[in-house]
Amino acid sequence: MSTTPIRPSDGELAILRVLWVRGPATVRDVHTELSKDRDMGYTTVLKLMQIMVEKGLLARDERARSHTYGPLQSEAETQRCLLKELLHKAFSGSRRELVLQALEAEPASAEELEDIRRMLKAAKGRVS
Amino acid sequence: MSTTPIRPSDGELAILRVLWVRGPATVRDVHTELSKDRDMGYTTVLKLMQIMVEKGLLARDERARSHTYGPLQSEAETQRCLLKELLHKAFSGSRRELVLQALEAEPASAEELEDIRRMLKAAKGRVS
DNA sequence: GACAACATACGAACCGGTTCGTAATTTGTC
DNA sequence: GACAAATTACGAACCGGTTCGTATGTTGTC
Repeated sequence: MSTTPIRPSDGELAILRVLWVRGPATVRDVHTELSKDRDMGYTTVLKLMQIMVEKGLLARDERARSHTYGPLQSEAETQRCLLKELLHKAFSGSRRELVLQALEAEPASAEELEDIRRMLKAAKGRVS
Repeated sequence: MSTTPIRPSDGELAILRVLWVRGPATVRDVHTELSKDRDMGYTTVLKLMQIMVEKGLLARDERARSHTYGPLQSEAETQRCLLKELLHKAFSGSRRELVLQALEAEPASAEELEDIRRMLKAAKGRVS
């Protein structure tokens, strides 16, 4: 991707999460999905998604009567963007501290730690 | 700590970071420190710190004419709080994914990975 | 074509966070 | 005591994000 990723707000992130799973979807689809958790009006979701198009977070296909919207940023890309922000705002850029606190935020199971360890090993092989 | 940690806003976090390093300090101290980066008025910092007292983020010592303020939450505690929030909002609770993207957000050096690996090993010994 | 159902568009209100101006108060100095 | 400097207190404006009501347009059915 050529442009730097856009940091979505909380509401926007909730919508993106639906679209990352479902792929392009209509406002109704997204609203139905989000209604399972929160309790929000249909036009609220609509408005939010319209704004997201303006911001360049979503692409809109207007060919059908019910427009379909698709994400313009990948999940991983967005996650890295948010993580990077938190890394600098709250951890003075220390990834070590961030990972440490991530593990201690909630008690980690042995499997989880093993899983992460394996992943770390793989990352090591990839170092420049 | 008995109460659940309070999630600070961005501005509040900037102030907390100063206090975590310096320990209890006056508004002037904090303002001077923050002015190195951002450009903000003295009363802006004052107001923010007053609100933080109301919220329970800071304790105020009014004995001296210049009140001194101290943090009521530890840095680690606050970091975990923010991390936990991001973990659920953007990673569906998967710490594995979070750590993975943390490593890929910016290229990691071999030392950094080794450092984290060591830390992970220590965490493993601590598992319940 | 009339009607119901559903879609988009958009303005308005609201909210938490941020910023700052100004007033009131205290302190130190001459 | 009078003045200048520093401090606290506080209201007001503003901003991005969120929520929703309402208007308007489209579609399908009888």
